[in-house]
Amino acid sequence: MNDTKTKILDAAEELVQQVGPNAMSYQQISAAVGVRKASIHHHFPKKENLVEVLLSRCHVVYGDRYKAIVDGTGTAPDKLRKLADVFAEGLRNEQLCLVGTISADLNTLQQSSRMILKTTIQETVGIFAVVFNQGLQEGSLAVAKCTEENAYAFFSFLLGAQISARACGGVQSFRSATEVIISSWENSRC
Amino acid sequence: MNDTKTKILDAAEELVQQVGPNAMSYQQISAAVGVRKASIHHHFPKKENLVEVLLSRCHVVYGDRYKAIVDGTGTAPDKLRKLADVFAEGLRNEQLCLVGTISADLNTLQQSSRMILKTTIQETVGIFAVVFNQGLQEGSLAVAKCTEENAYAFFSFLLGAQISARACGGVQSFRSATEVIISSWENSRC
DNA sequence: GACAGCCATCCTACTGGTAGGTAGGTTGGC
DNA sequence: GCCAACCTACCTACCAGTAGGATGGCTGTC
Repeated sequence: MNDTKTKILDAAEELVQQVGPNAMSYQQISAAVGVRKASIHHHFPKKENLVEVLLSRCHVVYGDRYKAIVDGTGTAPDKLRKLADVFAEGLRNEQLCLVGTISADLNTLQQSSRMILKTTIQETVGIFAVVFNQGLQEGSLAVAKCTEENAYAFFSFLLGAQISARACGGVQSFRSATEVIISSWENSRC
Repeated sequence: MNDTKTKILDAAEELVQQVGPNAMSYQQISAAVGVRKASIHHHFPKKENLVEVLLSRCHVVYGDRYKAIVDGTGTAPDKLRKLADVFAEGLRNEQLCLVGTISADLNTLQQSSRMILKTTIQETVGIFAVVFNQGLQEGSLAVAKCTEENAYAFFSFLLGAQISARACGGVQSFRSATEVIISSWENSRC
């Protein structure tokens, strides 16, 4: 992968996380990277291309991060907290998860981008579900048997908590809300 | 309140719920309402004015709806389900809660708009918290004593679930995720 | 090794379209 | 007579995207 191409993607990713895909412009990327706007069009002819590549990259990078947590050591509740930490991290720079910002602008997206987004969410939920399976097996989580639904609910919560925390309450509120959700699943309290 | 002014607000609200405040334009409102763009500027000189009035109206209207549910009859879990129904309703037309879409575009907002948004979230969470208090008193909810944190977590979840459901899964996924969260708080399962 | 051709990269300069916003005029009810 | 409501016509700024030229490294050929 070309160096400039990567720089463009990095700058675009940061912008999208800050202001969303619609408010992000090639002009801003141009200023951030230090190449002309036309050069960005050379690498990503249409903005939709850029957003799609961004989504795909995010799909791989964060998929691996989540998998590393899921396949690592620790109890299921520990792993849920580690997954939440990934979202708390971005929040420190007032940035949202790529999937979150792009989903918020869903109705302005191309059909192809929506499909990639959908797949990304489905696979992320699939990875998260492994933790709930572990929680059921080791008895650390008191959740319903359909672990996919729990994983989907947890992922949805993380998206929303990031958005509301940025608008009101910050990282502290995000953490306490996360603790509320995870502890309600923990078996110890029963 | 003037008739045209209300029509403008209604059209703007629908557009914001569909595509967010940034992608919503005076041109689109003009087409929807049937008045010229300049006339919209007559009622709302700057776009930020419009967004702020929209937020304030949403604050009042939905505040009343939430209060009606909270002050009504039923157990705490019932009321949480009714609150979730309000969010499920908008989702049927691929529309998000105003607070959700506007929060997603937070970094492109004026400081004054952010303050209104923050207040709206805080007061909404305050209303939601009453349900958790009820749940503690009647013993129907097994939650930590800080009901504000639970209410904040629940509100955050609803925002996120609406966004992810629109992108992936639809109303059905929204409902099952909501059930996962509420039932994890219900005391009956312990 | 020298040279010719090629293509990716990046540039300047531009287009058409749309955004938010303004100036100033007309109308009609109080 | 006045003012709110609404209009036409316009402005500047910015957007995504394009045309076409310069550069420079890589490759095949002699």
